[in-house]
Amino acid sequence: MTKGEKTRDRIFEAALARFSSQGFAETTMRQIAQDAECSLGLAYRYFESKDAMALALYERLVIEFEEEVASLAPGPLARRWADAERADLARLTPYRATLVGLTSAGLLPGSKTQVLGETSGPLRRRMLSIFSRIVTGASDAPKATTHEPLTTLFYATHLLVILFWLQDPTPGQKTTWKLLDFGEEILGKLKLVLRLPWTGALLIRAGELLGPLFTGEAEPDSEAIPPGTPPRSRL
Amino acid sequence: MTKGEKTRDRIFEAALARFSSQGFAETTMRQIAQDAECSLGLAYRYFESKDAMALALYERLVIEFEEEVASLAPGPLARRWADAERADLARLTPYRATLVGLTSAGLLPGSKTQVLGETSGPLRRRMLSIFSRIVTGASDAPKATTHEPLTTLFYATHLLVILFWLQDPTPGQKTTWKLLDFGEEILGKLKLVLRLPWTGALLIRAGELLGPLFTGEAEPDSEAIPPGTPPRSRL
DNA sequence: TTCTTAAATTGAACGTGTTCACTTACGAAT
DNA sequence: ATTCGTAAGTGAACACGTTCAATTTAAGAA
Repeated sequence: MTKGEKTRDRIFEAALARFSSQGFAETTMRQIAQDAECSLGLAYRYFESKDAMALALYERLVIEFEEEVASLAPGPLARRWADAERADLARLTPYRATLVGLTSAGLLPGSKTQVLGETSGPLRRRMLSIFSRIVTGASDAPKATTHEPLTTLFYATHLLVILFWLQDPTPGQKTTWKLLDFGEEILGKLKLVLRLPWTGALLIRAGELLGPLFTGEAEPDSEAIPPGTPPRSRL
Repeated sequence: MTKGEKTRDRIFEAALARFSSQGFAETTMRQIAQDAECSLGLAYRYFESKDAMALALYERLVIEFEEEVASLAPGPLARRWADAERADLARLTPYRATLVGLTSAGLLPGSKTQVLGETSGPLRRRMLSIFSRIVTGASDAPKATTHEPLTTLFYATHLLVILFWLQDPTPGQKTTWKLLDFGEEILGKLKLVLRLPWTGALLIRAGELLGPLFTGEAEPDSEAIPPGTPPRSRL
């Protein structure tokens, strides 16, 4: 561990401590530098921005999520999915205040920390493989052709769960937890519906729509198309 | 129209022009003031913050949405819903760059422009009544007991559509439009499923979960509950 | 007209995230 | 031991959103 790495850690830990004690927005880069006993500029040597610190935290948490899912007990898909989400939320809870700051930055186009941006591509693919394991490891895993779209939809849902959880104003984010229970129930019932032939096709279509956005195969937003001219699509 | 109102309008129009030509984040309050030929401080007399300007735009757009939905042709629910969303997106398109700035601010807790915050409560209730009209005006409107949860779910979906549309990197936000077509198709098919007795109960449960968050009946986030202690709920 | 009072307006100042030209520390090659 | 190059570290400076005490303008009452 070089001297630089040690300094980076010191800065990172100082940042996390401040974030969780007084929130992300309320924490100053100057405070972090002071806590880490270094100059303001040095913090920017190791972290491109304040947002990047929250992103670094998120990366660490993704790795933990990976391990948690790997050690998930086999069982029906609905339970595996809900347990994974519940475990994730439980582990994320201490960092909620910090992660809230990430969201607002993660939705800003052009930001380095943009959720669907290029920078976070590897992180997204990593998350996709995590959810893929949730599907393939289920005792009632559906036929292989639906694995990929299911994975995509699970990841999309996961983004929504996190977003909702961060916004949930109820004490202890109670509503989010109830929503997970509800989702588990629905997903269990959906199993029967999914046996029908045409539902599989729907699943695949949905996956084809969303998948490219996550894997990064989608073309970037072209400025060539003038705004104000929405496509006249009507099935 | 008093002198102040005229000044406010001048500032607002200057802001909108800058927002749509160079984006929200890239526009400076000093630029707006200069364009409106007034001092920096005066802009803050009429708009609490830069975000408030985007919010004022959003309020204006909600009113337009209201009129658009009112003049919506009667027909099946699926089509009414999809047409309403399509009309909204089409109208919002010129302001996409501006509204992107609102999102990131709208998801920041404590912000005046928070989506689920107290300030935007009247706006949310207004949106709910709009979606209520979409449901009640449908030729195949379901029984009255499901109107309220349906309205709630439609509004929740609308928030998602807007969020997705703002993030959609495909040219012309093509994916969002395809997703609306897809949603219309699903919703049409769902009509048959909704005839089943237990689905109505599910709908109502979902509405009970989400409704309070929109209408503002939910208790605010209590600091009394220490973080890190998620409820052990497991149906 | 003059006085009074509220509305309208100003711009300097603050704290923020971020940048950058600069300095210092240190290990390896000469 | 000296040199040299890279890594590590500094802090003043910038532009930004925002605040506020102060000043000017305008309109109605006397």
